[in-house]
Amino acid sequence: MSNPNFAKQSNDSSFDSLWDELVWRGLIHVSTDAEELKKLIDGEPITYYCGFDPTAPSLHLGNFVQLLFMRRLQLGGHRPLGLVGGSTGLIGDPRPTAERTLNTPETVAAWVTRLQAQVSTHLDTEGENGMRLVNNLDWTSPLSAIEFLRDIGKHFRVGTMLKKDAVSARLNSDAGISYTEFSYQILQALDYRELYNTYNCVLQTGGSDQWGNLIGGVDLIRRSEQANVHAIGTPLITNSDGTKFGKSEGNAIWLDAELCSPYAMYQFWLNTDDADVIDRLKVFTFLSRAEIEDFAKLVADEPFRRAAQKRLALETVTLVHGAEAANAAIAASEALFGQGNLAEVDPATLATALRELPNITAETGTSVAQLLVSTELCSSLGDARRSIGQGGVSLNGVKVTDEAAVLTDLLPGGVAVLRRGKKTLAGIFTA
RNA sequence: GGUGGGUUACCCAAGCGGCCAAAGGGAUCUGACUGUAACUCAGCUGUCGUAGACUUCGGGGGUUCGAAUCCCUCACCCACCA
Repeated sequence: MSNPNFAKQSNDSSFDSLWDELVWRGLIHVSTDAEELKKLIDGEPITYYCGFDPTAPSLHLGNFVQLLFMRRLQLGGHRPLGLVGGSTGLIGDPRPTAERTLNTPETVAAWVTRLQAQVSTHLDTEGENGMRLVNNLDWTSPLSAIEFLRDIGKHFRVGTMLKKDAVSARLNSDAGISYTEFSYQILQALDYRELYNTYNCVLQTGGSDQWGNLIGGVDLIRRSEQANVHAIGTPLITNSDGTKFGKSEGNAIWLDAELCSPYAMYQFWLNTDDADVIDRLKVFTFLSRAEIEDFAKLVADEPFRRAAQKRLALETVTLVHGAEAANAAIAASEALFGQGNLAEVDPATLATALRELPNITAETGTSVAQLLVSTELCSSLGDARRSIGQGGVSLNGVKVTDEAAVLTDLLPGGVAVLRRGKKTLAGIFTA
């Protein structure tokens, strides 16, 4: 079941060098020796890897950057190893703010399976340089504590480990750090060495926040194997207005359709800031340099058309959920945000659109406040009343002004569209 | 092991017996503007609710008419000393 998107993906042939294209796309934030890397990436096929830890049931857009980066290297002829961290997920990569809560082994194992499926979707598993899945649990679980401390631990200096940003940030905070999380960097370094020895893997990629961990592996291999291997850290994607990328209403944009609907993801991309949209096209699509430069002109000349945002949304949703889901998201968006009266939208189209939204079944006579809570547009009745009082709620396109209003009028097809704010919507079906 | 400091709402952070549902800042959310932008400005942000009531300040217990504020105890964090 090969991903139909693969056929349309390619690197931009207007670049003489894949490395140059990666630089142009802004994907190289930090790396080991750039001269050597350029030769390596533009040369004979190499094996490289990137790891994903099972800290949630799905990957999110931050991980997607890595998947696409891996895919570009694969299109360049290189061989990817997709590591899902069955063991590192049990330990937890130290976050700068606070200690992680440990998940049960059963939970982690279940998430490993799900992430493996996602990784397999975005990288071609067939052919000469097909992606191979690996799991660090395979080589770390047989290790005894004594072996770990004698054979691995001796290669690590505590002074060096303490200097890693993730660790020092925690030591300087009130949260402190457990020995468990402190040890994380050793495990990741060990992964790289294992993959180097088994598959001759000579490049690890990851987010720049992982740089300390990436370089830990490079150092270990240099010391214990006397070999020179590489690492690339991609930039953390940031919004120009300073807010965190990849969050919608505080929730992460997940790749799993159950956790984040194709419609929600489409809307997320459609709302990309003008100042960011060109950078996003470079990172998240396979559009060529020429095409992206055309969009840059469109953004400058007629930003109100949002041509770049629309294309970005189409491309990315197609990559993640497929062409059919992307078209449904577009149709739903046009039905719900179109200029016309909602009552004039074709009932079948409207019903389909509402199924893309969070939706519930309710009876007429239910209070609008209760509907807001049931659809999770509001967190409580108080919140719902507040929203209505602020003039932020509309039902079927008509602003609700009475906090005690109830559902009465329905649109053709026996449905209703509930809206909070400008762009948070929910569908209501009647039985 | 000892001593001292700390644990407050989404985050940071005031409060130190009643005037505390709890200052201030950030963030989110809503409104105006607009392009389903950005910027800016304004407002909201425990729950239920007509009033008003109810639950909350790490967990548990106690003192008191009354506790986020005092006491005991448990857990966790930080610092210094051993």
